[in-house]
Amino acid sequence: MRFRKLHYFVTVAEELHFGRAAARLHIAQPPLSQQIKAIEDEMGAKLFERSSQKVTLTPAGAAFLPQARAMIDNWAKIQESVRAVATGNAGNLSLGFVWAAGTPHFSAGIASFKQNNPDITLNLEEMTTSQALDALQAEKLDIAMVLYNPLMDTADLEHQHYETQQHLLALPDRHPLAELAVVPLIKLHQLPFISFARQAHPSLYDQIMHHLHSAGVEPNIVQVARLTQTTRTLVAAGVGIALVPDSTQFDQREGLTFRPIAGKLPELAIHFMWRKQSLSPLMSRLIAHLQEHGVRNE
Amino acid sequence: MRFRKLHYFVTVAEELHFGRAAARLHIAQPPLSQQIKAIEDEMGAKLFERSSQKVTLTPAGAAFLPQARAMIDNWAKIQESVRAVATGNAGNLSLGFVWAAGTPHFSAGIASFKQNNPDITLNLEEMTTSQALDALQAEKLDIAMVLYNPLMDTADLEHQHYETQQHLLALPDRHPLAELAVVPLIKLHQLPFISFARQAHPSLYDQIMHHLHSAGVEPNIVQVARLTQTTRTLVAAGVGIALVPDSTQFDQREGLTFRPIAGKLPELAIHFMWRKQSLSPLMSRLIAHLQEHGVRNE
DNA sequence: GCTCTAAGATAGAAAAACGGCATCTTAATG
DNA sequence: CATTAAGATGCCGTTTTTCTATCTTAGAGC
Repeated sequence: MRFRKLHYFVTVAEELHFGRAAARLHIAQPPLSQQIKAIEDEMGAKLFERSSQKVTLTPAGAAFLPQARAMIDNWAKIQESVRAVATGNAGNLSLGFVWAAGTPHFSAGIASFKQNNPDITLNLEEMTTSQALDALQAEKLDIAMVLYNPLMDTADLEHQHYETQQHLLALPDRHPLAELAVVPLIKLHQLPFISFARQAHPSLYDQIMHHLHSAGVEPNIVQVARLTQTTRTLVAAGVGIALVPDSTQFDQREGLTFRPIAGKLPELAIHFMWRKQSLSPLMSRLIAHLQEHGVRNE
Repeated sequence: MRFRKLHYFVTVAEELHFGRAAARLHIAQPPLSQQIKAIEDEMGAKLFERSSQKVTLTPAGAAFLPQARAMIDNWAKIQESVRAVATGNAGNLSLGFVWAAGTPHFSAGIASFKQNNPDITLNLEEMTTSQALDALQAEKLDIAMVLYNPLMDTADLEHQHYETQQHLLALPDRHPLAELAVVPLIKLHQLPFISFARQAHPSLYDQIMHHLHSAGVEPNIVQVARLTQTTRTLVAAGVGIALVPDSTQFDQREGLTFRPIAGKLPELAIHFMWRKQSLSPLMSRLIAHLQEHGVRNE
């Protein structure tokens, strides 16, 4: 059964006249008669009563008509929705991002993307770099926004730069170092540090440690915090100081002060990452949108 | 687009392997590849990613799959339901019947028909003979059960006998005639009568009057009642006496007595009637059922 | 690096489905 | 009884579908 045949049936049912129906369908009358007969054979039911006078629907035909119409409409809707997914105008997209990416301009970019693309469902999830890369491999995620460095294992993955952040020093308000406008790296020696777990962003962790050691700084890690929120709380409480991405300063908090650092520390390069071959139009659209509307106005 | 192609697509999506899918579909692999390509062209979207290693669904294909399945299922259901209507196993049937047909055995026949044919919706309506014939012509009714006589205008209609009833005399309990086991017709002369309106069953009315006149009885019609229920109430109240179909006696009522009549009165022939050419399997089935299960056990 | 293998794509021919034209059949009309 | 209207039928060419045979590509193994 072809959809075209359903259309033939519906048209004959509407006209109740084979000649006129054939004209509307731009075919000749004989093939139309034949196709209707073929439909009747396939359905196993006579759909029309014909006489040389008039054509009428049988009860079976009357029962079929609304269903045939629904079928045709439904098919049109299906085609439309599949095309929408193919062109990236509709669909689902899972995005995992590290905390540092969660800046106000990022949120604004996501919000305007949702507004411009109401038929796209975004699943956003904050996670660590390693969690995000695992989720990508497991196809739980379409795009990851992670802390990138060239040494990471990126077989089968592609990436694109989003933004680069610097490290800031997070201090309790009354910390002595807060009196300096810029804090030299060496001043951090032996001070109590609050750090993220190495396993969360291993290569970043190692890089930071490498830079600190190079500058002669031996941090005294007093607490490991899994969530950045925890880090902020602990710093504000005076438990220690911490190196944080500069996006952190956008979230104001009582008792917290941020200071730039003089000295060499790794940059925080936030990249989009995705599986090779998996870059759909929808993903390209989101990435392009964030590049355009989701970066800091400098 | 053919339904078969949808099946092709679904099978490839299930197997994610053209060769196995082709085997399941009992076709060779090349035509399957071609048909899938044709579907992709028609949808305007790539549905599969193919490599010599593995086949995967694109997002568009994944969006299409459940809809294609639903389409196929729906089509099967439609075919089934249309066939059911064609064979008379499902559908709607409007039946109009005169009051006299509404006997206990008729009700029992309808009830058992409904039980045996749960997918058939019966629309039952009590009406007069002339209303029923008009409704038949106007195609508001499929079958009418009316008081038939050979003189009525039955062009374009066919009919079949259902049952024949006799007239009974309906009397108030304490009426003098109630003392007779059988009432001779002549005793009705000049007595106060309650009658139905002539327009309701014109030919029956005329026949009754003809018979009464022939027997020398001149009825004194004191009231015309449109509903038989009204007739019963008026007779019970002592307003007059009435000639009623013998089915009436099945409805017991305080204060009402029925007596057979000795003398010639027209028989009440209840016939099925329907438009020529409109006798569907469903209608035949109902008529046959009522003939078998809906007649008086004598 | 070369061969083998698995799996999808392509080419060309045969079969089936579809559509067009001419003609037939039927029934109502005057 | 001829005419007309409308659906059915027969036959033929075109398009679509399917088949067989072959090609192409990318891993796997030596």
